[in-house]
Amino acid sequence: MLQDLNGRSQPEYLPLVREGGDEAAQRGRGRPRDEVARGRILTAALEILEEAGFANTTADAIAERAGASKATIYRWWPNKGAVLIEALREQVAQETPFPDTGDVARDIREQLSDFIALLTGRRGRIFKAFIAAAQSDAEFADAFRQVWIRPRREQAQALLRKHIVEGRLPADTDLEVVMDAIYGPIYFRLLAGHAPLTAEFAEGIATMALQALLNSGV
Amino acid sequence: MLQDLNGRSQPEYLPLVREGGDEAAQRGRGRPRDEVARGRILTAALEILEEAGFANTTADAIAERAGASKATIYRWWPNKGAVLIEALREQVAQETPFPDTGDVARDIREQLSDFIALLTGRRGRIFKAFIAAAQSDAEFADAFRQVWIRPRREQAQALLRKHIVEGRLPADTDLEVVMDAIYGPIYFRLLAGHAPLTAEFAEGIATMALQALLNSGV
DNA sequence: AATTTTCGAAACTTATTAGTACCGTAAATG
DNA sequence: CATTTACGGTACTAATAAGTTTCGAAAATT
Repeated sequence: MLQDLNGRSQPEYLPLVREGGDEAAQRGRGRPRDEVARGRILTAALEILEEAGFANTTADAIAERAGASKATIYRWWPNKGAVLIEALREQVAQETPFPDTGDVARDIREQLSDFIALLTGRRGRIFKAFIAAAQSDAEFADAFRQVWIRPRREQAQALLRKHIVEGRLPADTDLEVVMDAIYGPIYFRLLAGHAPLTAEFAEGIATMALQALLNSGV
Repeated sequence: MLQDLNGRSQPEYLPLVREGGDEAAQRGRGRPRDEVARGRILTAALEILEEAGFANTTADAIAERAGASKATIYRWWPNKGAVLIEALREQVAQETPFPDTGDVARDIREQLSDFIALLTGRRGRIFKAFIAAAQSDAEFADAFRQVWIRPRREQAQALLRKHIVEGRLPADTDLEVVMDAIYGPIYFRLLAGHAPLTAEFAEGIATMALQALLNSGV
């Protein structure tokens, strides 16, 4: 089984949310942090990652594009990786949730075609870069799973679980396997690049999964 | 399969094998290349890649473990990547081909459980490292596809095509999609690491694929 | 024996980049 | 206005690693 569920999602270096309305007292006396610059840094990091890949996403390049100082970056993040992880988190937070159509086939088809649309857009390179980096950096691997993979899977599983409860899918459906069966092939083409990520491909994978799901118990 | 039964996949800059028994004329005058050292270098490269990942597979580390000189490496390979690609090629050439059981279900189940056994062994890290490197290096991406992905897929497809011809699978089966449907989920778990690569997982994916394949046209 | 080519070892050059330190200035508080 | 903290810019340090060169010795040919 999985060794997830151990919580621990927040990196320690992020300021924890503090209660109370007295922001001034929290900020202390001096010049406050430039939140606009923070946004520019995160945006620049992700843009460079998209355009030039992980190896070329240097601290200098981020600073230059953001119109910020490298010192500002290291003032707020402990290292370069932390910038990219936080940038990914903000990017993921803007993703729209899955539609709930009430129909198993439509749910799965829409999930996969939406996902392919996401990956073939500019942001596909972000996921490629993160998965690549995760292979040699455990911190990236954890972050990618916690920030992207796990929430996405839980959301998708929740939808399918509803179909199980309401009797449209067999009770013994193994949702973990189903998740990998429908998303794994798409990630595989993204990463190996041996064949294109087309709508037809998404449709083929969805059809196979649906045939397996709907014909199994009966 | 690879085209390495005769010329043993020599890089172009090496003198091609010429016919005739006159080996002396081929070699020229000086000390001949140390083929044993060549083997040690390739083995060392792959071992370090397995143990320490791509980032730590440095030219110095390879030379040290091989008991060779870095100058010898660069005497025969244009760069570090070429060493790793040739090492992968030799490794792949030693893989045993798929068994042909004559039964669709057994064929697919054995392919997947063999593949998981391969990936969970020492060599799983090799594939992880290559796919990761491929994301930022087009040369690696091409090499990985040509040396590993493509031959493997063609071999697996050939087996399934036989089942189509002999009527055990529908004639309109899209083998490209099927390949990704059964191998994609395994690569996905290997690379994302969100769940373990177990025999049960292979069995679940195989079962789903078989239900889709065998229940489709009918 | 003379010549040619390779070998291992090690020093070396060159390039890149993460992260730090310092500057004068800007924006906040008290 | 004095103090505090953050800012952009830039120079700097330190570490790493790819690839080259040099050297004396080894293994081959002629």
